[in-house]
Amino acid sequence: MNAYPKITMITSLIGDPTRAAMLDALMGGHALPAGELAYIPGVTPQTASSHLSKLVKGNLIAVEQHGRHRYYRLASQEVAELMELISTMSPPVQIRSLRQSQEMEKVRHARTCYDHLAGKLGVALTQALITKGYVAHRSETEFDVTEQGIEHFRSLGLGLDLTTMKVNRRIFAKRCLDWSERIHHIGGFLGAVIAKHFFEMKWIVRMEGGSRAVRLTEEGRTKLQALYSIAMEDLV
Amino acid sequence: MNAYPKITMITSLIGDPTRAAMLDALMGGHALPAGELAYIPGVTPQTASSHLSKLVKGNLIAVEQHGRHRYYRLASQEVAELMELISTMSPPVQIRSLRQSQEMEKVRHARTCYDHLAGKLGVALTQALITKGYVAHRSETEFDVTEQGIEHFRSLGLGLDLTTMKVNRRIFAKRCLDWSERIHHIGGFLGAVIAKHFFEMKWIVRMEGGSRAVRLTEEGRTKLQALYSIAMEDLV
DNA sequence: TTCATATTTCGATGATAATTTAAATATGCG
DNA sequence: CGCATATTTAAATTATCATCGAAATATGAA
Repeated sequence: MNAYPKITMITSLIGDPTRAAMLDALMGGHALPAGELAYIPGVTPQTASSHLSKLVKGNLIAVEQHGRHRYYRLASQEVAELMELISTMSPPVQIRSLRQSQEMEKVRHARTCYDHLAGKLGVALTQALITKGYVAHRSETEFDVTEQGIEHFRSLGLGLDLTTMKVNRRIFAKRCLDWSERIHHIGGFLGAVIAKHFFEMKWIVRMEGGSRAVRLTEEGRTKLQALYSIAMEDLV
Repeated sequence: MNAYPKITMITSLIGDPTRAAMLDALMGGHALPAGELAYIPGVTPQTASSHLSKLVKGNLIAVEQHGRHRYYRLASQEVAELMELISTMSPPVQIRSLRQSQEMEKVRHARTCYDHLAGKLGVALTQALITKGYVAHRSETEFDVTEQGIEHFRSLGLGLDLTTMKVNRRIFAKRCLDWSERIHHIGGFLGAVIAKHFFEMKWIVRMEGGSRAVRLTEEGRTKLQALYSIAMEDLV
């Protein structure tokens, strides 16, 4: 039914460094106000506003107004997946300053990928869940949750609808390729629920500065060791 | 190990209309000389040369010199997949001329997608293979080839290594989402082998003008009807 | 060697789009 | 209401980059 797609619509939008930085910030999963989205790439609010309206028009992000603030978020999971895919194909940027290097280190160590955990933490957690027999590789692009896994997640109190899970014996647990580690980690619905739980339990907290980086708390460290035998050495 | 990826490298390259048209032409799977890649988007050889060198530097395409010609092709399967994915997310372009409309119609009717068949022909063929019981849905992203299917492809003389296929009972038959039909069709290794066979048998031929469109021959029509009960009405 | 073709390099031009300054709108607070 | 904050709109400036003409290089053919 459709005519030829105009792919430059999307790519030229992501192709601008300022807009790319904005989208990247929104990959953290949080909706951010226009002001913050101006500060992050280091442009004036006017410039940011211009970019944001273009991104909205191009259906890459969506707005929600709360009082005098306008909160922007990624328009869909699809957009996040596209960004992550492009990241895995993109060349690494060369590090110029110590400050930049430290920021990169944080992001690679642990971050959110739209709505689930990524970086070394995300990968280590995925590996641990496999080792413990809670999840297993299903296919090129999906994970399976095992019987033990269902029991385990129930005991954690994740609030998953276990009956639905049982019906088709399968959870939407997408394998998400990590650009920094080049290893798959758990994304999809399960990934989102796990990340949400980690935040609620205060095992991880977001780092200041509006980046995607997250920090493991003391409590989180203890729990990860106890539940999944993940030591801090695994995350270095 | 990697630092933060510079995603604007790729997206800004694809973001230019001229370069996008070049990449799209190369999605046909054929390597094309610089001259042709200037003619298709309608720019001078000088302009084309400038774009081509950028695309090479960005690892999106690769060159091969034959005499005084330089043949350009997509750098990898990955690039083709990225292009196709972006296409499914992109808005349709509005048709302005009859000429343009006819070209779009051809492309939607039958085309190559890097190395396999797409468009209505690709989708109809896939449906037929499923109906006949030769292939089956395996997962969200893959097809399975059945026992009958293995037998069928052998009888066609596709030159597939059947022993390897039997070992894991599974062929790398990727489900490729079609931007024009929004339905999956067979890609991956199997898709490439099928398309190659169709070309060799002269059931399909490439259309002139360097686009991705292909045309079904009289012979092809007869064969498709006989083998898969595909009538021309299915392709309208 | 000489000529024609394919392609690239260089330098200049021009168009597009990001950015900025200035001003407007809209919301919340006292 | 009056003022501060958050954000957008409009107009002007500037920077980037695609494009093209001119010239160079490289290969093949005569």
